[in-house]
Amino acid sequence: MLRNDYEGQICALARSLELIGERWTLMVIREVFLGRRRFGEMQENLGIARNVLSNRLQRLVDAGILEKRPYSERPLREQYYLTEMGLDLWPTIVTLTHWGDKYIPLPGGPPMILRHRGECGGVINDRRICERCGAEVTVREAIATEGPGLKPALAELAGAKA
Amino acid sequence: MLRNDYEGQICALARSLELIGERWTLMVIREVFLGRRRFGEMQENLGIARNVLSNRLQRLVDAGILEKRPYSERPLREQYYLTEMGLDLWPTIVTLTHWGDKYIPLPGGPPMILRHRGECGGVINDRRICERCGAEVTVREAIATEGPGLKPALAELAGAKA
DNA sequence: CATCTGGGTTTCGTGAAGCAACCTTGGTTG
DNA sequence: CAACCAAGGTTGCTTCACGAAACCCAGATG
Repeated sequence: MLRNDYEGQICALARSLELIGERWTLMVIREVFLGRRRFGEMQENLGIARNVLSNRLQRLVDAGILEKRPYSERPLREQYYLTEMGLDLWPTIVTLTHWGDKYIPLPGGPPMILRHRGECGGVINDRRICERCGAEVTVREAIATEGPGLKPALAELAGAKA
Repeated sequence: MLRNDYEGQICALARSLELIGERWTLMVIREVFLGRRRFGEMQENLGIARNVLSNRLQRLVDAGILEKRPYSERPLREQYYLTEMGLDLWPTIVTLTHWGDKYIPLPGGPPMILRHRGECGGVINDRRICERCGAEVTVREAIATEGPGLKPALAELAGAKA
């Protein structure tokens, strides 16, 4: 059998990757962080195969990372929410995103910048500390804002399609 | 073609995952962090198929995350080292490891604990800050030490084999 | 000269990813 | 009340990557 586990490894990294290390899984979690909670929405945004998305969502719900709640009975319509366990993946996503922006940069700069929500609005660094006020920022205190690299990247994407 | 890329995504997370998101890749990088630099060593430790390990190492070298240097000419023997780009993945590994220890704990506690190297010896938290002296710790100032969960986990592993 | 060691590559079977088509439940429209 | 639409999947098929084992090659070792 082809496995998604790392048998014989004791390290916590291996145990983490057994849950979120599969292709697409972290991207799906990012979608939920960005507020895209519906199946079709995620599918369209990611360009993921529907059966694979279905599989990933199911695994994430089983693992306790996502939770499925209806936003409408009759017709039954479901949405996926992050549990505490899922919200706690935010640091991982922040760190990886910073790494990507540093070493695989877009020509125009980062497409997204995390900021301290509300009054402060300071930039959040890869230790999740606000560069302006020094606060240790949590998920709920952060907000994703558009960075300088987004528009150029979108333009190029549109150009490549034509 | 089956891809390891996430076409059409602009986010840095996607770009990061294109480099280190494949199965085994992060585990290989962890091996190098732990000082296991030789092909056979990693292969044995991870229980990864040799062709897959070969593929991952090659990709990581191509991406600029690892560097291959001989530690002996005649006979030619190679070792893999982390570049700056590779060393900068340390925050990601730290964060994911903390997450795993929190949400998928071993009965005896974490098998490994990161500490501030040298005099201080304080525990490093998931913001890479030393809990004793408050320093912002970098890779080179950190050291992996045995945690309380290692021995029980090893014992159980040996028991499961018998 | 046979064997061993390190560091791979080759071959081959199985299973996951990708894609398209289909299904189900319940609106909505003419 | 028939036809159609939308959301949220599932099914079937093809292709490709993973896993295991065998093989290869250069140089050391007995």
